[in-house]
Amino acid sequence: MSPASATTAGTTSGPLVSGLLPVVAVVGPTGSGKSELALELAERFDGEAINADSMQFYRGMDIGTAKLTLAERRGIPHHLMDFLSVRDDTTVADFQQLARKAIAEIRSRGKLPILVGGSGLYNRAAIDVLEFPGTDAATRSALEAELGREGLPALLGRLREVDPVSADRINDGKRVVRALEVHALTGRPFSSFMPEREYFNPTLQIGLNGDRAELHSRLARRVHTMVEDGLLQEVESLIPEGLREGRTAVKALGYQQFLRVIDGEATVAQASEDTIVATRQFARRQLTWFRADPRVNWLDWSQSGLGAAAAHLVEEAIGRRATT
RNA sequence: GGCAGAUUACCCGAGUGGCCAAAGGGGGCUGACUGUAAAUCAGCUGGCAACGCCUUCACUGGUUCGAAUCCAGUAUCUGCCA
Repeated sequence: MSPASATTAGTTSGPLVSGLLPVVAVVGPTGSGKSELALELAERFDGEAINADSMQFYRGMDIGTAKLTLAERRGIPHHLMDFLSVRDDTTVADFQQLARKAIAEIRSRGKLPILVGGSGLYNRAAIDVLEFPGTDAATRSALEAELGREGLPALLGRLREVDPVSADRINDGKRVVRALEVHALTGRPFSSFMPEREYFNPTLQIGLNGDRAELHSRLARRVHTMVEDGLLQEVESLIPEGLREGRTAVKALGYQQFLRVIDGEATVAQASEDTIVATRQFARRQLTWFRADPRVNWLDWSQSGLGAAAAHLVEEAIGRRATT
């Protein structure tokens, strides 16, 4: 995507425009009730949901991603779900365009766009002014090979020469590779693509959180239910679809672990336990991501009148737009 | 009943006289995050008024300048013999 088109896309969630409905984003850790709350808001405000969960993109990954069934969606349109095969991959940059297009379309119908999903970066890509410099498979694989050969310190040293700002921030092999890739491709330091302001848009973000111990028991219960509902069979059925060949879908929680059961490397009980642990760790990372964003309005999932509290926030946001 | 062995922090597990609040891993917590993001990476993890102090290596007592490490007894567990 060129900088110019990024700017254009950015206007969909850019400065306040009178009469334009806000974008609502429901965020929070997995298992906190985002899907249900989004549904409630969609019904109350005549909205449509846009999936911002990177694993619900995949067709056939239903049980393990806790995807709402068609019936459970209660007639509310859900965009950006089930549009990829498990064999395929997508990227934040692609998602950004798709999500902004969906937002624009929903608005053009006079409906309220509601982003729902726990993928932090994907949410930001849809909502904020993020510009993703291009990528090149050959450049990247060459850099990855170098990383394997020479090690992280060596690549970091090279990055420091062309982009000291990034070199100071990064301590992660994958990120060093990306930063060097961007420099190789654009001739500009990766850090120069970072936004001047960290958080750009005043989009309404509603965060769901609650007691940690309760979250843990919810997640355990949820995984057990998934297993009872046939997670193993679902994983098995996706193998002919190319689950093992894909790069992203195979890494999904539950799928990763239950593939080991199919390979005879783990029992169902072990895989369940491993999935629960990994899900807990994922939920913590999600919380870390969303807590860092000062714009998130946090609500406790167990509070009475949760729907009403969220609705109140939405009303305020709509009111703000109307008077601008 | 007899013999042999085990008992270490939330869990597993190293340590067998001082360099031990005790390796390593798991778990947990915190944080980072711009094209794999349910991915990837980093820090912390006995307590505290914290460059020092206090309490820990099943329990009790002992040896020693000094013990998680040696000795004795007790408890629990494991294996072999009855």
